[in-house]
Amino acid sequence: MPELPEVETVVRQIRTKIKDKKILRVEIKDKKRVNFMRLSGKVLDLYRRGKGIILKLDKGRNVLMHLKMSGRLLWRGPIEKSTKLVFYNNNKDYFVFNDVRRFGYAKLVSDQELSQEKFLNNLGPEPLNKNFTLSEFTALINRKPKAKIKVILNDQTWLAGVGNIYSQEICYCAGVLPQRALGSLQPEEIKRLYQCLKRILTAAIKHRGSSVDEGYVDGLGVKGHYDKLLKIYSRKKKLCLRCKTPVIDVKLGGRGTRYCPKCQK
DNA sequence: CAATCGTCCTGCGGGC
DNA sequence: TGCCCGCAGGACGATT
Repeated sequence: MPELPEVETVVRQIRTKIKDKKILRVEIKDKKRVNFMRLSGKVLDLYRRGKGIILKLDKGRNVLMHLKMSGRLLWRGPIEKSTKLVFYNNNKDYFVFNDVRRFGYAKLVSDQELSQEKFLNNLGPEPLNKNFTLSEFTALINRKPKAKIKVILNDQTWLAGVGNIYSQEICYCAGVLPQRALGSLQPEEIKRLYQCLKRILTAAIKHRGSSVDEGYVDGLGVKGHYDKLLKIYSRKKKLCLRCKTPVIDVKLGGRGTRYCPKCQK
Protein backbone atom coordinates (compact mmCIF):
# COMPACT_ATOMS: atom_id res chain seq x y z
CA MET A 1 0.00 0.00 0.00
CA PRO A 2 1.86 3.02 -1.15
CA GLU A 3 1.96 5.70 1.52
CA LEU A 4 3.88 8.98 1.58
CA PRO A 5 7.39 7.41 1.44
CA GLU A 6 6.51 5.05 -1.43
CA VAL A 7 4.70 7.75 -3.43
CA GLU A 8 7.54 10.22 -2.83
CA THR A 9 10.06 7.62 -4.01
CA VAL A 10 8.33 6.80 -7.30
CA VAL A 11 7.56 10.45 -8.00
CA ARG A 12 11.22 11.43 -7.56
CA GLN A 13 12.39 8.60 -9.79
CA ILE A 14 9.87 9.11 -12.60
CA ARG A 15 10.26 12.91 -12.41
CA THR A 16 13.94 12.74 -13.36
CA LYS A 17 12.98 10.65 -16.38
CA ILE A 18 10.16 12.78 -17.77
CA LYS A 19 10.59 16.38 -16.58
CA ASP A 20 10.69 18.76 -19.57
CA LYS A 21 10.17 15.80 -21.93
CA LYS A 22 7.22 15.38 -24.22
CA ILE A 23 4.53 12.78 -23.85
CA LEU A 24 3.74 11.71 -27.40
CA ARG A 25 0.74 9.57 -26.62
CA VAL A 26 -0.92 7.41 -24.02
CA GLU A 27 -2.47 3.99 -24.26
CA ILE A 28 -5.46 3.32 -22.04
CA LYS A 29 -5.51 -0.38 -21.19
CA ASP A 30 -8.25 -0.21 -18.57
CA LYS A 31 -10.81 2.55 -18.88
CA LYS A 32 -12.06 2.11 -15.34
CA ARG A 33 -11.26 5.22 -13.29
CA VAL A 34 -9.50 6.92 -16.22
CA ASN A 35 -11.36 9.93 -17.61
CA PHE A 36 -9.40 10.49 -20.83
CA MET A 37 -8.70 8.51 -23.97
CA ARG A 38 -5.81 10.39 -25.59
CA LEU A 39 -3.13 12.75 -24.35
CA SER A 40 0.05 14.46 -25.57
CA GLY A 41 2.08 17.44 -24.45
CA LYS A 42 5.09 18.65 -22.52
CA VAL A 43 5.68 17.55 -18.93
CA LEU A 44 6.33 20.56 -16.72
CA ASP A 45 6.54 18.64 -13.46
CA LEU A 46 5.59 15.54 -11.51
CA TYR A 47 4.91 16.08 -7.82
CA ARG A 48 3.23 14.59 -4.77
CA ARG A 49 0.63 15.91 -2.35
CA GLY A 50 -0.29 13.46 0.39
CA LYS A 51 -0.60 10.14 -1.42
CA GLY A 52 -1.75 11.93 -4.57
CA ILE A 53 0.41 12.36 -7.67
CA ILE A 54 0.11 15.29 -10.04
CA LEU A 55 1.55 15.20 -13.54
CA LYS A 56 1.70 18.84 -14.60
CA LEU A 57 1.47 19.38 -18.34
CA ASP A 58 1.55 22.38 -20.65
CA LYS A 59 -1.60 24.27 -21.67
CA GLY A 60 -2.84 24.31 -18.08
CA ARG A 61 -3.48 20.59 -17.91
CA ASN A 62 -2.79 18.06 -15.17
CA VAL A 63 -3.22 14.36 -14.62
CA LEU A 64 -4.17 13.68 -11.01
CA MET A 65 -3.34 10.11 -10.06
CA HIS A 66 -3.86 7.98 -6.99
CA LEU A 67 -2.24 4.57 -6.53
CA LYS A 68 -4.64 3.49 -3.76
CA MET A 69 -3.82 -0.10 -2.70
CA SER A 70 -1.92 -1.69 -5.50
CA GLY A 71 -1.05 1.02 -8.03
CA ARG A 72 2.49 1.32 -9.32
CA LEU A 73 4.23 3.77 -11.62
CA LEU A 74 7.08 1.99 -13.39
CA TRP A 75 9.64 3.40 -15.76
CA ARG A 76 9.77 1.05 -18.79
CA GLY A 77 7.72 -1.31 -16.62
CA PRO A 78 6.01 -4.43 -17.87
CA ILE A 79 2.82 -3.98 -19.86
CA GLU A 80 0.66 -6.70 -18.39
CA LYS A 81 -2.82 -7.73 -17.38
CA SER A 82 -2.97 -5.15 -14.59
CA THR A 83 -1.76 -2.24 -16.74
CA LYS A 84 -4.16 0.69 -16.49
CA LEU A 85 -2.31 3.05 -18.82
CA VAL A 86 1.00 3.71 -20.53
CA PHE A 87 2.60 7.15 -21.04
CA TYR A 88 4.96 7.18 -24.04
CA ASN A 89 7.79 9.70 -24.47
CA ASN A 90 8.84 7.65 -27.48
CA ASN A 91 8.77 3.97 -28.32
CA LYS A 92 11.35 2.92 -25.75
CA ASP A 93 10.91 5.61 -23.11
CA TYR A 94 7.61 5.12 -21.36
CA PHE A 95 6.14 4.54 -17.95
CA VAL A 96 3.20 2.43 -16.95
CA PHE A 97 0.50 2.76 -14.33
CA ASN A 98 -0.14 -0.83 -13.24
CA ASP A 99 -2.88 -1.58 -10.74
CA VAL A 100 -3.87 -5.12 -9.82
CA ARG A 101 -6.85 -4.21 -7.64
CA ARG A 102 -8.04 -1.41 -9.95
CA PHE A 103 -8.78 1.04 -7.12
CA GLY A 104 -6.36 3.65 -8.45
CA TYR A 105 -7.32 6.44 -10.82
CA ALA A 106 -5.95 8.91 -13.36
CA LYS A 107 -7.95 12.04 -14.02
CA LEU A 108 -7.17 14.70 -16.60
CA VAL A 109 -8.11 18.13 -15.21
CA SER A 110 -7.43 21.79 -15.97
CA ASP A 111 -5.45 23.97 -13.54
CA GLN A 112 -8.78 25.45 -12.52
CA GLU A 113 -10.33 22.03 -11.87
CA LEU A 114 -7.21 20.88 -10.03
CA SER A 115 -7.45 23.83 -7.66
CA GLN A 116 -11.03 22.74 -6.90
CA GLU A 117 -10.25 19.04 -6.44
CA LYS A 118 -11.91 17.89 -3.24
CA PHE A 119 -9.28 15.26 -2.56
CA LEU A 120 -6.44 17.82 -2.66
CA ASN A 121 -8.26 20.63 -0.91
CA ASN A 122 -9.32 18.41 1.99
CA LEU A 123 -5.81 17.14 2.70
CA GLY A 124 -4.20 17.99 6.02
CA PRO A 125 -0.65 19.37 6.33
CA GLU A 126 2.42 17.67 4.88
CA PRO A 127 4.27 16.07 7.80
CA LEU A 128 7.72 16.52 6.25
CA ASN A 129 7.36 20.21 5.46
CA LYS A 130 9.84 22.32 7.43
CA ASN A 131 7.02 24.54 8.64
CA PHE A 132 5.25 21.51 10.15
CA THR A 133 6.63 22.12 13.64
CA LEU A 134 5.99 20.51 17.01
CA SER A 135 3.70 23.37 17.93
CA GLU A 136 1.71 22.86 14.74
CA PHE A 137 1.44 19.12 15.49
CA THR A 138 0.35 19.90 19.06
CA ALA A 139 -2.32 22.24 17.71
CA LEU A 140 -3.59 19.44 15.44
CA ILE A 141 -3.67 17.04 18.41
CA ASN A 142 -5.64 19.53 20.49
CA ARG A 143 -8.22 19.90 17.74
CA LYS A 144 -9.49 16.29 18.09
CA PRO A 145 -9.21 15.27 21.76
CA LYS A 146 -11.50 12.25 21.39
CA ALA A 147 -9.93 10.71 18.29
CA LYS A 148 -7.74 7.62 18.59
CA ILE A 149 -4.15 8.34 17.70
CA LYS A 150 -3.68 5.58 15.12
CA VAL A 151 -7.04 6.21 13.44
CA ILE A 152 -6.44 9.96 13.14
CA LEU A 153 -2.90 9.42 11.80
CA ASN A 154 -4.57 7.60 8.89
CA ASP A 155 -7.07 10.43 8.35
CA GLN A 156 -5.84 12.30 5.27
CA THR A 157 -7.87 15.37 6.15
CA TRP A 158 -6.02 15.66 9.46
CA LEU A 159 -2.50 14.87 8.22
CA ALA A 160 -1.55 13.97 4.65
CA GLY A 161 0.33 10.88 3.57
CA VAL A 162 0.36 8.47 6.52
CA GLY A 163 -1.41 5.15 6.02
CA ASN A 164 -1.94 1.90 7.85
CA ILE A 165 1.68 0.74 7.97
CA TYR A 166 3.44 3.89 9.11
CA SER A 167 0.74 4.93 11.60
CA GLN A 168 1.41 1.71 13.52
CA GLU A 169 5.16 2.16 13.30
CA ILE A 170 4.86 5.72 14.61
CA CYS A 171 2.79 4.60 17.64
CA TYR A 172 5.25 1.80 18.42
CA CYS A 173 8.25 4.10 18.03
CA ALA A 174 6.68 6.64 20.39
CA GLY A 175 5.70 3.96 22.94
CA VAL A 176 2.05 4.99 22.72
CA LEU A 177 -0.93 2.61 22.46
CA PRO A 178 -2.68 3.15 19.10
CA GLN A 179 -6.14 3.32 20.68
CA ARG A 180 -5.23 6.16 23.04
CA ALA A 181 -7.36 9.30 22.75
CA LEU A 182 -5.43 12.36 21.67
CA GLY A 183 -6.69 14.22 24.73
CA SER A 184 -4.90 11.76 27.02
CA LEU A 185 -1.47 12.37 25.51
CA GLN A 186 1.10 14.12 27.68
CA PRO A 187 3.36 16.78 26.12
CA GLU A 188 6.28 14.35 26.30
CA GLU A 189 4.29 11.73 24.34
CA ILE A 190 3.22 14.28 21.74
CA LYS A 191 6.85 15.23 21.28
CA ARG A 192 7.86 11.60 20.83
CA LEU A 193 5.05 11.05 18.30
CA TYR A 194 6.18 14.13 16.39
CA GLN A 195 9.80 13.01 16.31
CA CYS A 196 8.86 9.44 15.32
CA LEU A 197 6.58 10.73 12.57
CA LYS A 198 9.37 12.80 11.02
CA ARG A 199 12.10 10.20 11.56
CA ILE A 200 10.16 7.19 10.26
CA LEU A 201 8.86 8.87 7.11
CA THR A 202 12.29 10.32 6.35
CA ALA A 203 14.04 6.98 6.92
CA ALA A 204 11.43 5.15 4.82
CA ILE A 205 12.03 7.51 1.89
CA LYS A 206 15.78 6.96 2.29
CA HIS A 207 15.18 3.22 1.92
CA ARG A 208 12.79 3.75 -1.02
CA GLY A 209 9.74 2.57 0.91
CA SER A 210 8.47 -0.75 2.24
CA SER A 211 7.88 -3.77 0.01
CA VAL A 212 5.51 -5.74 2.20
CA ASP A 213 3.81 -8.91 0.96
CA GLU A 214 5.67 -8.76 -2.36
CA GLY A 215 3.51 -5.73 -3.14
CA TYR A 216 5.18 -2.39 -3.75
CA VAL A 217 8.23 -1.82 -5.89
CA ASP A 218 9.76 1.57 -6.66
CA GLY A 219 9.58 3.48 -9.95
CA LEU A 220 12.41 1.41 -11.39
CA GLY A 221 10.84 -1.91 -10.41
CA VAL A 222 13.20 -2.46 -7.47
CA LYS A 223 11.96 -3.42 -4.01
CA GLY A 224 12.17 -0.88 -1.21
CA HIS A 225 14.11 -1.86 1.89
CA TYR A 226 12.26 -0.20 4.72
CA ASP A 227 10.06 -3.29 5.29
CA LYS A 228 13.10 -4.89 6.92
CA LEU A 229 13.12 -2.03 9.40
CA LEU A 230 9.42 -2.24 10.26
CA LYS A 231 9.12 -2.92 13.98
CA ILE A 232 5.46 -3.71 14.51
CA TYR A 233 3.43 -3.90 11.26
CA SER A 234 5.21 -7.09 10.24
CA ARG A 235 4.97 -8.71 13.71
CA LYS A 236 1.45 -10.17 13.41
CA LYS A 237 1.25 -13.38 15.49
CA LYS A 238 4.88 -12.83 16.52
CA LEU A 239 6.74 -11.53 19.56
CA CYS A 240 7.72 -7.93 20.15
CA LEU A 241 11.26 -7.40 18.88
CA ARG A 242 12.16 -5.38 21.95
CA CYS A 243 10.63 -7.31 24.87
CA LYS A 244 9.42 -10.66 23.40
CA THR A 245 5.84 -10.09 24.55
CA PRO A 246 3.25 -11.45 22.06
CA VAL A 247 2.12 -8.68 19.73
CA ILE A 248 -1.60 -7.86 19.95
CA ASP A 249 -3.65 -7.65 16.74
CA VAL A 250 -6.88 -5.64 16.80
CA LYS A 251 -9.05 -3.65 14.42
CA LEU A 252 -9.05 0.12 14.75
CA GLY A 253 -10.99 2.27 12.34
CA GLY A 254 -11.82 -0.93 10.45
CA ARG A 255 -8.15 -1.65 9.77
CA GLY A 256 -5.71 -4.21 11.14
CA THR A 257 -3.59 -2.77 13.93
CA ARG A 258 -0.70 -4.29 15.88
CA TYR A 259 0.91 -3.13 19.07
CA CYS A 260 3.01 -4.33 21.98
CA PRO A 261 1.06 -4.13 25.25
CA LYS A 262 4.28 -3.83 27.23
CA CYS A 263 6.30 -1.34 25.17
CA GLN A 264 3.32 0.87 24.39
CA LYS A 265 1.41 2.62 27.18
C1' DC B 1 -21.58 17.60 12.45
C1' DA B 2 -18.70 13.59 13.44
C1' DA B 3 -17.86 8.83 13.61
C1' DT B 4 -18.75 4.44 11.56
C1' DC B 5 -20.04 1.26 7.83
C1' DG B 6 -20.25 -0.63 3.25
C1' DT B 7 -18.22 -0.37 -1.26
C1' DC B 8 -14.98 -0.90 -4.96
C1' DC B 9 -11.49 -5.07 -6.63
C1' DT B 10 -8.20 -8.90 -7.02
C1' DG B 11 -5.02 -12.30 -5.25
C1' DC B 12 -3.93 -15.11 -1.86
C1' DG B 13 -4.20 -18.09 2.30
C1' DG B 14 -6.85 -21.10 5.37
C1' DG B 15 -9.87 -24.78 5.90
C1' DC B 16 -11.72 -28.99 4.50
C1' DT C 1 -5.22 -31.25 -5.13
C1' DG C 2 -8.71 -27.99 -5.65
C1' DC C 3 -12.45 -25.31 -4.44
C1' DC C 4 -14.70 -21.83 -1.73
C1' DC C 5 -14.80 -18.40 1.56
C1' DG C 6 -13.02 -14.49 3.70
C1' DC C 7 -9.72 -11.08 4.26
C1' DA C 8 -6.64 -7.08 3.02
C1' DG C 9 -7.09 -1.81 2.52
C1' DG C 10 -7.52 4.19 0.67
C1' DA C 11 -10.94 7.09 0.06
C1' DC C 12 -15.62 8.12 -0.62
C1' DG C 13 -20.62 8.04 -0.18
C1' DA C 14 -24.32 6.66 2.79
C1' DT C 15 -25.93 6.12 7.26
C1' DT C 16 -26.52 6.71 12.16
